[in-house]
Amino acid sequence: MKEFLTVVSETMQEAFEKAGYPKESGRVSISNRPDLCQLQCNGAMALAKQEKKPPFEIAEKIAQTLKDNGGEQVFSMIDVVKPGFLNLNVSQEFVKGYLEKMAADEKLGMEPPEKQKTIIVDYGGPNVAKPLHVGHLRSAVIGESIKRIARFAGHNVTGDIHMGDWGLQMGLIIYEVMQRQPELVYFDDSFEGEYPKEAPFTISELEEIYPTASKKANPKKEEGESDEAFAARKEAGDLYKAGAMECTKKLQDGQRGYRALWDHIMAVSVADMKKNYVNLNVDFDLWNGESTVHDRIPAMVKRLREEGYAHESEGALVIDVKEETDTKEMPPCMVLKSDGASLYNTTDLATLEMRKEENAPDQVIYVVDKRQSLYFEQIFRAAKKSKIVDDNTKLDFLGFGTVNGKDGKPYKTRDGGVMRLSMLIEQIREAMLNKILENKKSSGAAVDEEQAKETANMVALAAIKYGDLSNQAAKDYIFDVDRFTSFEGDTGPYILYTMVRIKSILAKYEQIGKKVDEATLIAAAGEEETQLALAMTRFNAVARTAYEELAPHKICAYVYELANEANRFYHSTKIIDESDETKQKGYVALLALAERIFECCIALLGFDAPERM
RNA sequence: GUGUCCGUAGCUCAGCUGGAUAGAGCAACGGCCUUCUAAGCCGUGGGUCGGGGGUUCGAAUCCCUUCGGGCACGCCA
Repeated sequence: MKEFLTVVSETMQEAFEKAGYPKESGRVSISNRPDLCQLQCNGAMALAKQEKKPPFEIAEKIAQTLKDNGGEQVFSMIDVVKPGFLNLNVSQEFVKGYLEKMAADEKLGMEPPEKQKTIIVDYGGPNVAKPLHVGHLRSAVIGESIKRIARFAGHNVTGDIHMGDWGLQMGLIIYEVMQRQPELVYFDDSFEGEYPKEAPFTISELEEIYPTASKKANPKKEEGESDEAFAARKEAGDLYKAGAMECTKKLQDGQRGYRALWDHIMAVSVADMKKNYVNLNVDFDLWNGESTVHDRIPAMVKRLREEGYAHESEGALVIDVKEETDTKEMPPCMVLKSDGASLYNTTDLATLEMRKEENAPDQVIYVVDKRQSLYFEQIFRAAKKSKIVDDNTKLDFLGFGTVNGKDGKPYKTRDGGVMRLSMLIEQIREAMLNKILENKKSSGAAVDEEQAKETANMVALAAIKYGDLSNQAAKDYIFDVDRFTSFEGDTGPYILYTMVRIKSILAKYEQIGKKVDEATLIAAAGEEETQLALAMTRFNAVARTAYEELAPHKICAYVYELANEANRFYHSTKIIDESDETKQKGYVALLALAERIFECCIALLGFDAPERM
């Protein structure tokens, strides 16, 4: 279904053409002076120079042509103002007609794509055995929303968490476990039986093992530590690291016991991750990682060498990605380290190769920290140059900014530690629950603890996700717990509150024995309904823009505006007490459709609304 | 040094394919609950859009320059 502004613009463009002007100039846009008009067209002013006529004259001619050609069926006001603005209002009948078509469409007017694309969203996922922290919030939340938006736009989308599960970190863990429990069968080379099903560690132990190992391998000089003492620790660290690297190598070479231990690490870690992601209402179609492509690396590297894409440089294997037009330094993309080991680049390239074979994606979107932008530019260029992906495969880097605390520095716990994702979620949930219980108490309603908790979790999720998504992804943003838990103004809870109010009105309407029927819209007469109705017509255009620009924050901005209009509307208009049946039906139909749009928007953002709050 | 992003109200942010009087939220102040949930609604105050040039009938928006800040720049991911 054509977008509202497109339909309106077509009417205007026809008038431009009939009046003898280029139709491209007849584009109609939302008015930025809502006190004067709903829509505007500035085409006449742009034409003034080439036509060598005063813009006002051009505008008047167009306005007349428009009126002569039945434009008044679409526009209830066609005004020519000062320099040459065409100020417009749309007729209520026309708006009503558009909304009726929206209501009849399952996808609320969202146009299907010309060609369905296969898209992969790569979340540049978390490292296993490390607790998820705030940094992982953005990738998950933004990626989930992008995935949903692209699916809604009609595309075939696969989300891949893409864990860091293969490098030195795994060797470090194995080595540390070996230090602690050398008696475990995993380290007995002569063992040929079946390995235990139970992991020799819990998730919380695992989360402690890795940082401990990492610290041992890379000691930092402590305050007051003598040079000699530090040197000794450093020496021990180098030895430790060598041990860990050997473990890494053995693991990658497929040593049975190490692989079994690795399986345990993965199982324990993934189970914990899943728990966190379920709490965030985020899921992945693929739980691939760096290990997934390990086996295809040799063949890929061989090809890159043989076909001359890669060459030795300073001992390492690299692909040159510098281009003539570059004004900046562009280091080559390293494929193998000088010791012959693979690295992140290697697995990323191999993953693209695998995806080409398995999914043949038209587009791959990487939702990762924006600091990796140069890195991904190298990867993209290397992949195209070496034909790992086709020229027409779109590779997108959707970099996001840092989550900061109130001080503008990366978000930390009060004592300066890393803020765990689970802690952060818990914080908001608790604040939320308190607020709900408070409200219930003051209204004297009965409190169902379980229900309250469930509602609290839903609202908390909306608060977190909306708080994140309403900022442009690429910007750093400040995660202010006080602000996020106060839930006033432009927040997720405000959106949910609006929806709950609407649901409540619709429920009341049915309680008095009437039926909600979306199709019985009436041409809106009142100011508030018109504003709401107009906002509703913009839905499909917003969804399209959000998809094209990979910009969930545009959905937020829209749904916030819609919530404002909805609040204004039901605040000024009594619906259940309305005695005029036709009017009442129309109001209810408008709200029912609005509710569907709300539901759709928050689904695109990745959260749900409760029935009550 | 090279590149890149950013600088808009006291604070947090929209607006940036050029349009009329630069918008929200928070904070401040003033109204509105016997009536569909006050997590709300209505209103007031608050800005030389970092500075300076330029292009244009018209610039927060485009170009140049300058100041200030973040980030990244071959064997980490």
